[in-house]
Amino acid sequence: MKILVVDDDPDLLSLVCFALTQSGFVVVKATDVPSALQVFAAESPDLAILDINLPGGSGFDICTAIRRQSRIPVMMLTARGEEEDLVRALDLGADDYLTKPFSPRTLLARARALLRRAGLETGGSMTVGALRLDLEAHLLHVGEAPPVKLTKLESRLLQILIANAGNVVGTERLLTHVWGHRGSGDRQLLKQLVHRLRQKIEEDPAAPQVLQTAAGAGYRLEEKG
Amino acid sequence: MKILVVDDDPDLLSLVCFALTQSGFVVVKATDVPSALQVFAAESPDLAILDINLPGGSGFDICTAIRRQSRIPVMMLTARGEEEDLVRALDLGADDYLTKPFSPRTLLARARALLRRAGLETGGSMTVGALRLDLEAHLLHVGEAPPVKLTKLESRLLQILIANAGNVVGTERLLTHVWGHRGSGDRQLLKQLVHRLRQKIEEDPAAPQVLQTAAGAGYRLEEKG
DNA sequence: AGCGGATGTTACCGAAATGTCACCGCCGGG
DNA sequence: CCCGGCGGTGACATTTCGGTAACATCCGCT
Repeated sequence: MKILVVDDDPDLLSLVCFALTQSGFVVVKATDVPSALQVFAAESPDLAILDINLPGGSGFDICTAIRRQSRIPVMMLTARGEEEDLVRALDLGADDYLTKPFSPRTLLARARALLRRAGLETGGSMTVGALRLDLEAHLLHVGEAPPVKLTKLESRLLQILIANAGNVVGTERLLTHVWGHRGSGDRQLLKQLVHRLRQKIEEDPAAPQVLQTAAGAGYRLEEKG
Repeated sequence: MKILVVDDDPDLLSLVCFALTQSGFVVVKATDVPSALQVFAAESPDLAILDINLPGGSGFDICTAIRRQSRIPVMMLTARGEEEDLVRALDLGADDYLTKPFSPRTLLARARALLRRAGLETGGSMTVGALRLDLEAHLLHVGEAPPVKLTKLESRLLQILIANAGNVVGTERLLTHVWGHRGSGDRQLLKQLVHRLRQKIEEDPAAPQVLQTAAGAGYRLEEKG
């Protein structure tokens, strides 16, 4: 599930992206109107979250452009008290709006509701490169090949790795995400899980191409197509 | 198709009821929490539309009560800016929300979408491959053979499986769909129900061809004819 | 009340998932 | 050069999970 987030405030943008990524969404971002349109065309997101005040135009322009070619749900971010803005947003075809400031929890809930309403809710499936992880079925599709069956823990591990594809995810974060606050500090658990997962998804488990080790830090999922 | 509407504002209530009635729905109403629960029990509506602010309690209480015994779609009405409210509503198992003020047209569209999603707007039967499930009569037709009688729970289970034929449906989703928010987490119920259903519909219940297990995840209905 | 089917509970088995332990090899710092 | 930490690996123990059966309850109906 891919979400386009457009905002020119770097703090807000990274907060929003972090929250969405943590929840297993793939996020693509932009900070101005032209690049937003370009990213939209290139990435075909399933949902767009647009700030209204942007350099070089407004979120309305993006919304209009999106609506010309797509019916994906659009959520607008408005400053408090800008009633006319939100009326205009809804007129332009936006599906929901959020008044700043808002909590990440609220954002998540609304985003999910929008996707559900649009019938796009997958129960969760995430993609990176040629990998597609189905969180509900615990299946990993690799290109056209028959899907690989994963266990619960394996798919949780892949979930956070895919959500952070291309970046190293620290050992502690992995432990917490997969096992919760138990097992915190137990590297052995992670060692074994990584080992078992590699047996399933790596061509040559002894020379990992996908699930790579970041010595002394954690692991990283290679994000090439 | 029967819809329960709960709101203490008589103007809004009559507006909503008028719109729904015009569209061919049967509407039952209530203006406070106790009578809402009573009406719910007496009328078994297919959809509930609940205001949050009510005399004698809140829409949350109704939602919780409904979810304890049913999984019908619930739509909550929130005042603008009550972000926390709607997060809580969705947490409690509400399926959608609408921010006041809203247009009757929007309400209709959302209500229809919810009913469609719940598979309730089919006046009759669902089909996949050689299977045809009659939701009214709780009968399952397999090809030309004489129909199999199903119990209420069995047909609910088949309903969601058929609606997602070919895809794995997660254990939690099955539990929620069949038993409502109760029974959540009780895998044994599902085990037994699947077992009993297989006895009825599988050629060789020990080697299921139709209702297949997705280990560690859920079950899947084979969708070929 | 009494009946019969539907549903919920408990228990057991074998298989798969997960956790634990022991040992290997690598590498950098005394 | 040896030591100790770290990651990888395999073997084995423990736990969880799904299938099954037997039995207990519940529920609607006469």
